[in-house]
Amino acid sequence: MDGGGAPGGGGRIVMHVDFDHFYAQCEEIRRPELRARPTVVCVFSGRGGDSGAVATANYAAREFGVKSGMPIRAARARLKGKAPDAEFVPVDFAHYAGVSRAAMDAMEGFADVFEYVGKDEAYMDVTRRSGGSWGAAAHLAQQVKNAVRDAAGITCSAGVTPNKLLSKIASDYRKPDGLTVVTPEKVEAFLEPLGTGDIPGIGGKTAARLGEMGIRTIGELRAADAFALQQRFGRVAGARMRSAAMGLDADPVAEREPNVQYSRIATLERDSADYGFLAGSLDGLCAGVHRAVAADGRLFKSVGVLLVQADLTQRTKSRMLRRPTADPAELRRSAGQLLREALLSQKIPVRRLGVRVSELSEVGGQSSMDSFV
DNA sequence: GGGAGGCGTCGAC
DNA sequence: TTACGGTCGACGCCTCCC
Repeated sequence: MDGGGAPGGGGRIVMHVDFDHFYAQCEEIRRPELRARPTVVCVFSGRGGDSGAVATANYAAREFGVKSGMPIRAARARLKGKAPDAEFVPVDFAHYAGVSRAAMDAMEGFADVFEYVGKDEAYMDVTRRSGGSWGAAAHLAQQVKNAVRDAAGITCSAGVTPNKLLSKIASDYRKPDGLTVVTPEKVEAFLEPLGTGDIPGIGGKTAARLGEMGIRTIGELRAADAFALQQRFGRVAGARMRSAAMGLDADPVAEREPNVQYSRIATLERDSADYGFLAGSLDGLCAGVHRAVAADGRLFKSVGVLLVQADLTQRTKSRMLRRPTADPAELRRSAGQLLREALLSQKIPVRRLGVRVSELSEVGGQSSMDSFV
């Protein structure tokens, strides 16, 4: 082991870079006049009107309480009467992917090891580049921020700390356009006053459950009874929560394995529990999943369907196939069968339908998709 | 009783 | 007041098998 579990134990220096309200910034680049106006980037569901959810919002909109994940109608209600110049723009994932690529390309050269996490974030091990010096690492972080701005025109926030967990918390600490360095001896003081929700992996629901136990800050979490945490959250999650509160994380920065699953989900034109109606959407979803898997030259062995019910609760049904495959007909057949089975016990109409494949493997000896098409 | 693998659910971004 | 996307990863529980 590298001993990186202890803050500073292995002498690692890890940087996390996070693009500020990424989708909204991309829209601001295309239309600079949006910068000064509350701008809400929306995923419209296709049911017409304002049905859908907010993907992200710029800082002008956030000041009015608009947040990722909230219904578009709720966002409109927050802005109504207060921000007549607010803009609601539909997401354009293809465009954001291009901006992301430019920014990531600019960053990669600054790292010993580069770990792509998603369109708007990455980890970089910079231990060697910085010669183990925190001052040099801070300077490097500033260079990375400049490079991203020059290449893609966007601002980002960076955290420089002894491990991935702390870097992620640190990059979120000061936003937008922030740079937070936490040296090993400052870790405890840095974490102490933060809320438990500042720990990656602890979202609203888990933070609320911790709150019921009287635990609100990371300092309180560190002091909490380990047994009680494991009772409440399970053995693994409980233990991990507590070690996170101590700032421990041995997970190395490593190039990412390709995705472990592919899925497509869509909102139906209307709620329904009728197989004939749902099957109409299923083919398109299967085709979408298959395109993505085939483009990466991979095989899948598990197929699943996801049903989001009218009350927004979810049901899933999945199954292992006999052998890995890339056959679109087999995907359609399996998904159709799973959907039929699920509907046998369906009590609530379905609002959204999804298809997912996992248990992926590489196609032996070839990475091209030519053999599938 | 314990490990491995499969299924279903939760929840983060 | 309510309202409600798309995608991915992780973990708990169950079952099967030894």
